[in-house]
Amino acid sequence: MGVTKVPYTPGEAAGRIGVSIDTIRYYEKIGLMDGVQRDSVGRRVFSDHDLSRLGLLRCLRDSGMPIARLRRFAELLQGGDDTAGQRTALLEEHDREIDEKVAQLRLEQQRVREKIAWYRSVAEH
Amino acid sequence: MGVTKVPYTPGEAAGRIGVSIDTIRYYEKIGLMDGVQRDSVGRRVFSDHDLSRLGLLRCLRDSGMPIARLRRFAELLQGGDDTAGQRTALLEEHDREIDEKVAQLRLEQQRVREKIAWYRSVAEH
DNA sequence: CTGTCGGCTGGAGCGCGCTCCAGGTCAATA
DNA sequence: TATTGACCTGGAGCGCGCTCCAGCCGACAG
Repeated sequence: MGVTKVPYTPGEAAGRIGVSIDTIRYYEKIGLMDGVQRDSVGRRVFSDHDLSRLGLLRCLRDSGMPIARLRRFAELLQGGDDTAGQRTALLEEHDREIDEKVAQLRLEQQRVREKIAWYRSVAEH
Repeated sequence: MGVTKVPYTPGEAAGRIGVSIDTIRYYEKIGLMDGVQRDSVGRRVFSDHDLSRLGLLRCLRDSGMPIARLRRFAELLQGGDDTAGQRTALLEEHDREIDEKVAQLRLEQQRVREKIAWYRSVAEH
């Protein structure tokens, strides 16, 4: 059975999620990561829960959600169980936005491929 | 048979491609749109060729190509027929990058959907 | 003849999302 | 004991891709 290491240092957290410590601090500053514990000398101590929260935020960010929206989502997370519906709604909308972005990229890709094909047809005289 | 209107004012060009005039001027400034003609009092006159060039640049930009790379492409366009191979190669690489971006977005979307499913499963007790 | 409009230039400014820095505290190591 | 290293804070700075601005010009409408 795997041992679950509960607390993580900022460096470990950053390494596991794949962000810089500066980014973590920035996220805390702007209210995306409220409630992270501190040790006796003021250093952050990340729980597994904090890590998965950070990971989800990063995933949303990486898939194009702007910080303002991320803040809204983080607020809902703080807001307890009765915000679950709103959290779901927000994620569903993001899901649709990803679909749209992919569709748009595919259209643009289509055009790029047409241009490639055209260059090829010109090349072969 | 459709009449092809050859010259376009900056405003028309902007409207057709869906960018602002400022963006057009910016693109010219940084070397993406060399060779656009001017009328007797210095106003830009866009040909159909200019328009399609601008449209392609925008398409590349919208699909995530950074300005530096766009500059490289624009250079190749200026470089005449013997750069066709390099242009094709550049577009092919961009095509692959779009594939990668889409794949990445789909992974992130997967995770978002798992989270939605999780919220749902919690909601129904 | 006088607006108003669309365009021109060079250069400043902006919004986003970090990223870096100075100056400090503590713990463990040589 | 001295040094190193990880972390802390507040705040400045940055890279990207535009976007806006002041001040100007020339054409055309009323």
